[in-house]
Amino acid sequence: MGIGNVTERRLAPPQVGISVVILALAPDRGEAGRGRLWLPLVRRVRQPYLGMWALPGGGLSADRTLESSAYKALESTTSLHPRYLEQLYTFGGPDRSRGGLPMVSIVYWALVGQAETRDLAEADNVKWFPEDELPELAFDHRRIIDYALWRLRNKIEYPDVAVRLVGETFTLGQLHDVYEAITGESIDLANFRRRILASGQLEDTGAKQRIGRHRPAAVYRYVSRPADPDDGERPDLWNPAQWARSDRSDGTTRTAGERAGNQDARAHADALSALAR
Amino acid sequence: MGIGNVTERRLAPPQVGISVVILALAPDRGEAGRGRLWLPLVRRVRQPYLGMWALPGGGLSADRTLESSAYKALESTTSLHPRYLEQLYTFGGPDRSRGGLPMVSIVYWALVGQAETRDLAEADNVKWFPEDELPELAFDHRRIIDYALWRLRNKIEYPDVAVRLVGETFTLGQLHDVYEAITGESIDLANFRRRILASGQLEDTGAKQRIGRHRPAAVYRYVSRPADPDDGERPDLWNPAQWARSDRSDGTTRTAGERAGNQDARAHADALSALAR
DNA sequence: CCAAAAGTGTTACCACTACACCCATGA
DNA sequence: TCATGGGTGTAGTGGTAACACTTTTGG
Repeated sequence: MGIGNVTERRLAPPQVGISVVILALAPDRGEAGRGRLWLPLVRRVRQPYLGMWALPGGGLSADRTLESSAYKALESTTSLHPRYLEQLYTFGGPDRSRGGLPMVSIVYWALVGQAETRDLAEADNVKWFPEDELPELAFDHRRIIDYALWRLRNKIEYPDVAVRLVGETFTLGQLHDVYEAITGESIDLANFRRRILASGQLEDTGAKQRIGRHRPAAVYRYVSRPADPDDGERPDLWNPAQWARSDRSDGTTRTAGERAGNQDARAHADALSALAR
Repeated sequence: MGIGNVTERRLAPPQVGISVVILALAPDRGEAGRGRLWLPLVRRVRQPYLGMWALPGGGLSADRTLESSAYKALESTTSLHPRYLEQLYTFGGPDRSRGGLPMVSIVYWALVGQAETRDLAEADNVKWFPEDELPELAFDHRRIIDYALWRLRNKIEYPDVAVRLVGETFTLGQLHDVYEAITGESIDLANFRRRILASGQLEDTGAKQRIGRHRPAAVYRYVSRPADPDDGERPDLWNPAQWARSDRSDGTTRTAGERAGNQDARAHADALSALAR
């Protein structure tokens, strides 16, 4: 691709790997503690950083997409099958290079539901850690995790993200707990319920679930496609036709928040300005 | 790029490059045509795709950050100095690999103001193209550009992005035109004015500028830091301390838009689901 | 005075917050 | 019956869209 446009270049090829930050909620919901976020780490069996904990990862292969490379790396190191996997950022730079070789990590982040959590066979070299009690980490993986958590907290506004952290089905109370766990704020349950239902992304399964000894709650399921015929396809990174100018066919109006900007956008912009003169 | 034979393919490191999508407004504002977006391309001087147009790009070096590699690649191919540079996405996958080698492109996108536009010495092998009249492009650069444009249109809600496309100083009318050019929608000027001023990101320079033969307009400047002492530092990708949970110290409440999610988040999520089962 | 862009005021609407309230259930 | 979480109603608030309106300039 862009390589070869520049005549002067004759550099040693960089080392490239894929790493994944997997996030999940603590398995239990209940009295004990509000759910914390946990993530699995693997112990390094090679130099450098031998014996230290690191993000699961792997290499690229020519016949896979980056996503499926990430997926496979995850599977082969932890047996987990995330339902949400998104490219987070690509890290590089002088502080990462070893022996004059640029070291590049393409980092994905993944969310797994509580049910899938069991898939992870904890072993000597794979272990869950709570987000706020991480061991010392290899490379700059600590920084990467912090960034992933920050992204999660700034992205939690989108219903689909939170939904991946609970199971396939869930009550609004459970989902509410997830939101509170992630944002760290307390959220009015009544308003939360209305908002989330109004988004049209949830579907009542008809089932009821009794959590404690109280009134049973309705069980919902996430539906990505609300029964809303007139809003166009959402863009798909692999389907360029969908990136065409859309004109908001869903008829919604833009609100202040959309315009004011989320931290996400700012972080990158500011990061640049701090650096590129 | 027929590097590597079949046997070494498995172990051969992937080829990694950096490419940049640079966006700018057409130099003229006036009656003629509403500003369109233009971008510079460079003509390839090597196989493959020899003679075709491609995104400016270059390689990585071990002693630079990815951003500064992008910045430098841009400078050396086009002499442009963008004031906005942000990592867009990293592309890879089987459709990109050549000769069994994974080919990865870390793509940045950049915005340059109309003033800086002159820095680009148009030559045989560097040329501006309007966004909607692109030539046939090398590799999958067309797709990348489409993605960058889509990102731009979905990020234009943030005042800082639009501001990079006009000059250092500008009238509200000019800024308004930029918004309309990018979104393709017509925006009520009166409301636009109020919103943008209310954001606190603009500062009246005191100067007046007469565009046509009409009433002169106030000239504004973008200020990233509103005189607003109690809202914390914005996160900086290179300063992990700032990723800490922030609790919205600026006292604003979240609005529907922030919660409902922008297309940005959806695109990635949907892309994944379309792929990773 | 006219045309055209700059800039202001006014109203109606709608999403959201806060909080009071009712419902269903097991003990 | 009580306690507890599930679930609903409703008044008030604040941001914004729509659009009418005033101001300033050159011709």
